[in-house]
Amino acid sequence: MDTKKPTNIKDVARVAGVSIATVSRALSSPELLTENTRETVLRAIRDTGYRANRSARNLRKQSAGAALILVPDLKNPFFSEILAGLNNVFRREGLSVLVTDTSQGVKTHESWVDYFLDGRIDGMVSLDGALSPSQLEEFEKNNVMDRIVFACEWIQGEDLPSIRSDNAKGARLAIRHLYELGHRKIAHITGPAGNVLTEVRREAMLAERSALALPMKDEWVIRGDFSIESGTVAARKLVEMEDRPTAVFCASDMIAFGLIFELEKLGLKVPHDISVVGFDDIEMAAFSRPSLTTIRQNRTLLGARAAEHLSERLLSGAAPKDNKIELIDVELVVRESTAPLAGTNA
Amino acid sequence: MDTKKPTNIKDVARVAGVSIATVSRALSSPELLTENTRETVLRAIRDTGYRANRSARNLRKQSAGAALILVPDLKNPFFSEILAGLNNVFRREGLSVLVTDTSQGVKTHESWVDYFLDGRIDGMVSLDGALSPSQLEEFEKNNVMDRIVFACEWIQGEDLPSIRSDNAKGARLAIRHLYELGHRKIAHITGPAGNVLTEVRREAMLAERSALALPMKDEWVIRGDFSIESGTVAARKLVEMEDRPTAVFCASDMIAFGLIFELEKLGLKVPHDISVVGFDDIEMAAFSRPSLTTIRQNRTLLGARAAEHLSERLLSGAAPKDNKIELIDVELVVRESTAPLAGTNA
DNA sequence: GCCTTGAATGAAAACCTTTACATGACTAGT
DNA sequence: ACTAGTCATGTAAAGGTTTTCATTCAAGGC
Repeated sequence: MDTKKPTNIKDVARVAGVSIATVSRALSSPELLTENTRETVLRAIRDTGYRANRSARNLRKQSAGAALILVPDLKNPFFSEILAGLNNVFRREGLSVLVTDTSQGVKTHESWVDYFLDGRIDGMVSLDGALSPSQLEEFEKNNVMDRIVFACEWIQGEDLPSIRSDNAKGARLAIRHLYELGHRKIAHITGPAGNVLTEVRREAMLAERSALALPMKDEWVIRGDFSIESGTVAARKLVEMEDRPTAVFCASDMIAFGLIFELEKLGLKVPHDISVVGFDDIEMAAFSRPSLTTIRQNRTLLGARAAEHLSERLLSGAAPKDNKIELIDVELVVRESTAPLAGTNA
Repeated sequence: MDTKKPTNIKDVARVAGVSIATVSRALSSPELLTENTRETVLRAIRDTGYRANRSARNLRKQSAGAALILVPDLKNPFFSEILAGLNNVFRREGLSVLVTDTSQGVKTHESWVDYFLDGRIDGMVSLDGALSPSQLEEFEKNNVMDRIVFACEWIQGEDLPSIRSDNAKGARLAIRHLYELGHRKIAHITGPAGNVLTEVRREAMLAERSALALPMKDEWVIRGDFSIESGTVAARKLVEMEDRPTAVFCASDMIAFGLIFELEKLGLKVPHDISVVGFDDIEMAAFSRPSLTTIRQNRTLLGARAAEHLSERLLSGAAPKDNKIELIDVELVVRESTAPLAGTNA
């Protein structure tokens, strides 16, 4: 109770009247012991309040019992639900969860590979698809690539395991929904340049527009960055167009909120004058005015699957060559921000 | 590069032509070494790509170089900004950050004290003020109380270090703001029962109302739970009151969003018919329609201060007996959801 | 020129496990 | 009755640091 040293395996062995090896076995492979000794040891463990020291175990077993989650920006609530999914599974698997934020890593020249090299982690889940090439090179050079899984975002061109939403389907669903409401002139507000999600959603949107033989105009694809602010900026661009779209597909719900906010400020009503579709289905989407039609991503599941994938890899040693990429289904959620094209506006 | 064993301190010693003790010193207390040997060793470290093994270090030093953050509900984006603040500071201090979610802990009978006992962490920051008494008892019994800091929430009655927003001031500011706009009949939607924040904000609100000699009615204090849904429920209760308040102070922004959403559905305009003040100032508050007058909590700072407090404790061994409680200032942010009391509505 | 002092370095213990190997006892097959 | 084999347990090495203590060496005081 006091400032005494914590009990270690030797203490337990003494109390139980066995060797330390037997104590260790009682915990790690109880089937090797006689029921009798096992009981004795377990009772001794309970009585002494023994907790096996992780550092010693990790040192001996050359493992860490932990995984690192790389989050592009911890402040951004979008990631918290994925984090929850990851955490649940890792906890179930008995792995500790380390978290860090990559947003300042580039500045501070931090190297995530250190977490592997100094034995703090066994594996890593990156929610960041924009790791610098030098970081990647370090991973490669130190042979840890097979203990990394990407979730949500991923790295274009690299053949790395990745769990992601079916972004292309989401974009198609959005465009098709607007099409079925009668819209033909459909704009798109993208995410930040260089982001994989930005590219995939934009490409799929373009493909679907042309599949439906919809009119295209370059100015109808507006560069954004997933943020509310970029939605407001896009709104101002939209209203100034002489050939104004009647509907907008936004690459994130946040963009959609900013867009609607600013459009209404500028005198345009959503969905009466213009329909808006978001992407993500964050909680607020159901409670904004108007509530937001959007593409739902199952972020908890996404996190959970990524964690399961990594756990599997870590336990089975080798990497399963198949199913490197797993798509999580998305769905269209129709709410108030989209409406049939008004005859007057055609 | 291949599947070779990683270089350890012995390898470096051999390359540098010194003892392993010297290598260790080159990293931990370089001032003890001759400039000459120090250079030699550091070069050898660079050449071999040596990274000191954390498990071994932790085992020897009987520390973990890590802190655990206990989050009540990882899904809730409210906490992500605090997490960001915590992470920044801990990273600067060279501590790894573990995260876990307490929402299922009670069910699974997990015991957070294990993280201390098996040497995974040196300290802990709890964002959860509702730890079960049995958990607390375990902390107490195992003498780890002096390595725990509470952030945001805390435990009423226990004398534990805690960094928190000035919730009372926030409530006072909200009430006074409404008062100055001419409102007299002010309702309050609380957080969940048993939550410390709920109690403090409610008490301060009651005190301020009576200090201003405002009329009070029991039904004007509506039980909520910080969620959007509870705001919508409260809205329905509000509209049915025969003596209806002209303003509402909500214990969270989420409640306020739900409230406004449902009020407008029921035909009441905010702020024309009823003024609404939130609490938190989450990002959406500035971009909702109407934008939300609210109490801003500096969550990043709150997290940062909590991390600094804990780091200090861990380094200096002893706990500073003073400044156990640190209040983070809050401020009123006036936006569109509050307006002077209309004469017609008085 | 000897003794003291101090600084730089090395040797070895300690931190606590896990596990390969050794040992001993008991069973069963011949 | 002896051997082979199995099973439960013990012994000891290994894992990679940090740090105490001992040693060596040089310089400075007398």
